[in-house]
Amino acid sequence: MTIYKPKGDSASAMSIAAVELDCGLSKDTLRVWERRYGFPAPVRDDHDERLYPADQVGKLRLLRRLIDAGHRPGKIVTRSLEELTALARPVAGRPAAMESAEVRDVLDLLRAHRTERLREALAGQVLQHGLGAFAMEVAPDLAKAVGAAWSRGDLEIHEEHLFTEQLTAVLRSAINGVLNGRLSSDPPRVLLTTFPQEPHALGILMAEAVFVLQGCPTVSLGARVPIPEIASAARAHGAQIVALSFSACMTSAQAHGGLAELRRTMDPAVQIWAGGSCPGLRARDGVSVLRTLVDIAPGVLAWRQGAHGAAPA
Amino acid sequence: MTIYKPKGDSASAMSIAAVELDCGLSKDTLRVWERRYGFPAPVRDDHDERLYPADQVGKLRLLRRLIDAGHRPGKIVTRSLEELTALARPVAGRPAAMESAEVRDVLDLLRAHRTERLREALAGQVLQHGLGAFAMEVAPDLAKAVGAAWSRGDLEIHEEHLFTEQLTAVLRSAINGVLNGRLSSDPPRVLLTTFPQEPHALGILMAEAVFVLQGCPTVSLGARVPIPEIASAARAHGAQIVALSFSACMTSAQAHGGLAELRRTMDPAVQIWAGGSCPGLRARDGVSVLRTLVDIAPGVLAWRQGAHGAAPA
DNA sequence: AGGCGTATTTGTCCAGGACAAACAGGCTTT
DNA sequence: AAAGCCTGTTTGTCCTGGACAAATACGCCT
Repeated sequence: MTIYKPKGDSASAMSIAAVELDCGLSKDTLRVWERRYGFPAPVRDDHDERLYPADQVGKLRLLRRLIDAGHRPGKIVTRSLEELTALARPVAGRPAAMESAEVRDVLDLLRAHRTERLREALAGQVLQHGLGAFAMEVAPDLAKAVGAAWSRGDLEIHEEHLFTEQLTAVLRSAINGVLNGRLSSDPPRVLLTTFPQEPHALGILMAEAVFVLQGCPTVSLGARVPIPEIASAARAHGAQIVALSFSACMTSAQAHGGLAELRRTMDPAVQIWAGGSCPGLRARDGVSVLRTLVDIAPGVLAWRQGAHGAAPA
Repeated sequence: MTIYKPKGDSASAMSIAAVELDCGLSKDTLRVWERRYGFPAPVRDDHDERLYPADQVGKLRLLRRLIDAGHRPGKIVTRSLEELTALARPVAGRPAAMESAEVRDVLDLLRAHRTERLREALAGQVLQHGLGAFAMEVAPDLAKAVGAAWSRGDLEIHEEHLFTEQLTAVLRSAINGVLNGRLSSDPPRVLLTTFPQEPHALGILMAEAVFVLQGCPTVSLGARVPIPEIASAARAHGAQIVALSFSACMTSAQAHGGLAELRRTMDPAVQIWAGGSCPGLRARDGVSVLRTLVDIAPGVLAWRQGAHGAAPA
């Protein structure tokens, strides 16, 4: 777990481990691309270890974005930087057309780095729509628009981080407000978390807002929790529902493998609800898939009406 | 980035990629341990790929903990599970003795999974001590105690996650309260974040509380931000200080390499303040190291008195 | 005790071969 | 036209076994 040669001093060239972390391409992938396509073509240090110049790392970052957006590596790895940036752009037109004024406002504030105004705008939207509608409809739209803008190069990574932070702060504030004001809560008790491969915590935060509004006691473990720990936590808290969020950065194999293992190791009476934008997320026996956050409320209602074994949707 | 064989169905055995994520030991390390020490000894599937049984994964998790605590792999890898658990225990006595009553209360609530009471206890401590003292003294003590309890096996991983979540919620609430109530803010503008290898966001959240109380405008990007993005964000937001947090899970090589690169690529007028419990974190030219959060206030004062180039501490 | 040189430990890197899952494209069927 | 099936290609991950540098431990001298 130690990186021996960060070589930050040696003018802007990175070790293979540093590139793996920076671009999210595994060492194996970096080596096999070099072997197959001739790119990247890192220089070597005294001890024949790869050193990636900054411009190649930049191109690798762009390639990663394009591949996440659906391009195939073999078709684009060898192309020039100009062709690639051109490739990243044209998608811009379509989704922008159907963006609401609210979404456009938020994107503009993000690009202008008006942090305080962004906070106020988000907080204002919560007040205007109510926490429920905000969490179920506005926030997911915003997240999707920000993700799309990022993947077409319209938004910097740090701007996306800033958005996540601000939305998290606003949502948490609102949830706390509801919690502090309420007198009691009724089952089902809900445990919220994500699998170790899933770093995004926004999904479970939005879901938590909806569950809290339904009067459910919630326990959030945050993101990246090992599966045995999820099972153990569900037992410890006496949860009746375990809610999991899956974003596009998880593969369907990871999701289904994890869900199967969790189902196997947990009391069958505990329901598993899965949601999110992970492609190929399908319901299996003992696992319910909720297409959107709007499906949570009827699900809770069904649970309370005694159909504890039955899955929603 | 795809995991092909989670094999969650095949009774609780994990692929090498899953074990890497779960235990934090790289594939290379797992293979070299097997070659050198004969442990782990995974079975093989049809295609000769390693499959780690659940009990071996459990032992690997324990080994990782012991190594983080200072043991050497070669001395402990081949020992039995009983010897290892015995090895993990004896550290328990000392730190427990100097725990304050408040810390003990929080640990007890955590172990009892009294989520709501934990929230209330933390929120109560904020009111009692004030946000400043809570963020600078109480919260770091709590975090340290929880980390120690976890590393001696006294606390489950999911209990540590729960603690982090609750403390995050309480701190964020309090920060929001201060922000909503204040009329203006004065430079320096502070950008808070962590390097890509550092997943813990509690450090920057505690620091944000202190900076906000000093009247500084703050921008938090959350954890795990690539270094070029940090530089770019600092420029975009016109930050005068970039504050970074380093926990024990970063190596000093990672920290210093990253700090050197950040310093190289950023306007020299922007100060870099680094803090946290990462061993071997040292001040270099252009980088200040703050031993504790208490050092922030005098640092801000010094900055405002015009010593913009001078480093605190 | 404390500083220093040597020996051992340990994690990461390398090459190049192999294979299964994911994908694209052409075909047939409803 | 949409949905299903087959086939060839693309692509990421895993394998083995060798090598070496950084980190650590140990013995020696002051």
